[in-house]
Amino acid sequence: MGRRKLKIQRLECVKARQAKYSKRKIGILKKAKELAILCDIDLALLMFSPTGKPTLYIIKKMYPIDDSEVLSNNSLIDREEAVKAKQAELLELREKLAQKRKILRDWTNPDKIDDLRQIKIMEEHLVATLARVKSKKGAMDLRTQEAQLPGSSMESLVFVPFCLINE
Amino acid sequence: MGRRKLKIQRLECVKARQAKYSKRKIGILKKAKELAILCDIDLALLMFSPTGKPTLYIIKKMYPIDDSEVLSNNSLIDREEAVKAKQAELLELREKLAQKRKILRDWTNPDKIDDLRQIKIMEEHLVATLARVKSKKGAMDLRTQEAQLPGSSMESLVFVPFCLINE
DNA sequence: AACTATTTATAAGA
DNA sequence: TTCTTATAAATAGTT
Repeated sequence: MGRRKLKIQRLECVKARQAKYSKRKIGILKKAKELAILCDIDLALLMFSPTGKPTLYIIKKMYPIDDSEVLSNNSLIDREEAVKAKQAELLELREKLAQKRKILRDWTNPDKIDDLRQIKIMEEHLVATLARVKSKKGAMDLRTQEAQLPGSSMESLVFVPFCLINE
Repeated sequence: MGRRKLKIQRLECVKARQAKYSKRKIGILKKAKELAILCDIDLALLMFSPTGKPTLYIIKKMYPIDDSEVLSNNSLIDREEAVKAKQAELLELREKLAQKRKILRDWTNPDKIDDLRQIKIMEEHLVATLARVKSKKGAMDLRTQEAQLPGSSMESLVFVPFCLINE
C-alpha cells in the first residue's frame, strides 16, 4: 500500500524501524477498533515499540451480571436459603480475594524480580503453563503461529498470563 | 476498502457479524505479523469471535540470555565465589518457582472457578490491579482508549494479567 | 470460497 | 513529526 511494494522482512536501519512502527501502529489500532466495534467482540492488543515502549489496547464488551440474575437460575432453593448461601459464599470469596490480591501483588511488583535469570525462568514457566492449559483442548504453536483456543460457553473464563521481556 | 464505504458501528445481524469477523480477522492477523516482522518487536493479539471462540496470536523476539553473560557483568566477585553464589541462588529460585507454579495452577484451572459472581469479582480485581500498576507511571482508560505504559529499560518486566469473560 | 469495484492504508519523498 | 500523493492492499457487496 504505497509507492512501491515493501518486502516483509526486518528493517535493518533502526530509524527506519521506529518510523515504520509509528505509522503502522496507528493503522493496526484502527483496524482493531473497527473489528471490535463491527463484530461486537472483546479484543486486546499489546505491542512493544522498537525502543521498548509498551502499548496496551483493550476493547471490551460490557457484561451485565447482577445477583438477581444469578439467583434466578437456581430454582431448587428458596429465597431464604439462597440468602444464607450467598452470605456464606461471600465470606469464602472474601478469603479467596485476599489470596488473589497477594498473588497479584507478587506477580506485578517489578521490585521483587531480582535478576535476569529469574525473569527468564518465570517467563519460561508462564509459556509452558499457557501451553499446558491450551493443550488440554487444542494444539498450537506458541511462538509464531495463530493459536486457537476452544470455543467457550456462557460461563467460561479465559485467563492469559501474559509475560514479555523487553529490551 | 470495498464496493461501498462501511459505517463503523455494531452490525445488528448476527450472521453479518460472524461473516465480517471471518474476513477481518485474517486481515488484522496479517497486519500484526507484518508490523512485528518489519519492526522486530514483541506483539500479542487476543480476540474473541462473536460466538466466543478465542484466538491468541503471539509474536515474540528471542532473547539470548545465558549464564556466562549474567556472570560477566559482575566483575567484583571472583570465579569461585560466583559459582557458590549461583548455587545458593538456584536453591532460592527452585523455591520461588514452586510458588509460582502453585499460583499459576490456581489461576489457570477453570475447574476452581465456581460461579459467575466469583468470575466477576476476579475480573474486577484484575482490572483494578492492572490500573493500579499502571497508574504508578502513567494514566490510561482501561475500557476503550489506547493505553501507554512507560518506556522500559533493559531489565524491565511487563506482566499483564489478562482476563476476559466471554459470553 | 471467489470475484472485483472501491475504499483504505501506506511507501516514498518533501 | 506531519503532509502529500502514487500505489499496493484490504475488503464490501455480491455470486
